[in-house]
Amino acid sequence: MVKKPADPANGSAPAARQVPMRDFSRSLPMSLLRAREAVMRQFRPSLRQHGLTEQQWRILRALAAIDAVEVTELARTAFLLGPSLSRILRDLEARNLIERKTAKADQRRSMVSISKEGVKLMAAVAPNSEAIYAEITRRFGARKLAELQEMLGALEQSLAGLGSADDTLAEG
Amino acid sequence: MVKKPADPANGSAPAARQVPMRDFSRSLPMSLLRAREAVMRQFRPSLRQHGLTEQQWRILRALAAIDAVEVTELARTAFLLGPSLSRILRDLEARNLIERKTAKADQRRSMVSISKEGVKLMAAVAPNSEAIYAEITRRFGARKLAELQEMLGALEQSLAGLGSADDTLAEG
DNA sequence: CGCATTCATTTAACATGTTAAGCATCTCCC
DNA sequence: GGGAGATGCTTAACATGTTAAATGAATGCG
Repeated sequence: MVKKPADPANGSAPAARQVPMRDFSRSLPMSLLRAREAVMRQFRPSLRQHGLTEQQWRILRALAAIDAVEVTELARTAFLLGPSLSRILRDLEARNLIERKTAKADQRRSMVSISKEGVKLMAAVAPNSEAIYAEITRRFGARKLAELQEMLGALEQSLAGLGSADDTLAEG
Repeated sequence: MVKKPADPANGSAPAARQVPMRDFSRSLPMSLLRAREAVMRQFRPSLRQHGLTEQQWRILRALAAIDAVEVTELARTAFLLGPSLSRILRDLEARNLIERKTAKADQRRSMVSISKEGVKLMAAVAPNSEAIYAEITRRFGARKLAELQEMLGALEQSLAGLGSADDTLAEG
């Protein structure tokens, strides 16, 4: 893994190393990104076989646990931004995997629920998905997995309410 | 924050809970996603002030540590897929933040390096970025942070070479 | 040498992330 | 009860993720 010195034939190599920073590849965001990718890489092929993306699967899973939710709460649950969710719901509805009806009390609100077809699709995907998750758990260790999730939750807590309010130092 | 029970005025709520699965919000992918988002939320405003996205910043950081790299190796370092990197390099080059020249020995290869302007921009952003990272470290704890990164690395290792080769069980 | 194969990079096409606007609808308060 | 502002959702616009295909250049082999 040792980088060999640059080929001198290059002539005038542009300057570098002029801005000292932590080793890039070991930053927390990168670690989290790589770890998540390593995990998702396991699931994507199975989902793809059923014509589902990761986000569409998240939505179906969130819907499977309840009768109906408003779009905004679904966004929170599935951890998607409004615009993304809006597009995906449009597509899922076109595929008859979900149903929508405007709430009676408040015409602005739209109640989303999973359809029978959606349930069937979930039933087809879930076993595979659970098996993959089980294999991951087996490889990494159930105890370590629980520990990791605890630390991730603690990290979230540590940062809760840091940059959420209007950044008071970025306005001037 | 306690959710109130669904309004019974809804009438015939579509069936749910028909596909038993783990609690969705506690899955490993979701934990990783939320944790990473909590971290990146801290950095994005600062980067945005300098007209940089998270990925563009990753590329500049990767380039700052070396004289020049091939596109493919840069993709590995910055953890970006080829097509994404290709687009971003085009834009960064148009903004004169990077430079490119085709390698002499192999006309297919393109050597990418950071420009003087790129270095200047990095010098402007880096202090802020480091300060944010320091604050995150302070809040979460340096020791816990190191532990977390170790676990994330171990997770990656656990899954290395699982779904990377052509999935032998998805072909048939 | 000629040509099929491989390789590095880019382009294309579609899905999502992200921020800002738009559009209804609802709430509140005068 | 009417208009200002808040709220729920969608659309728009641009950047990236993701897979497949295209392009151009190097390589291997007959």
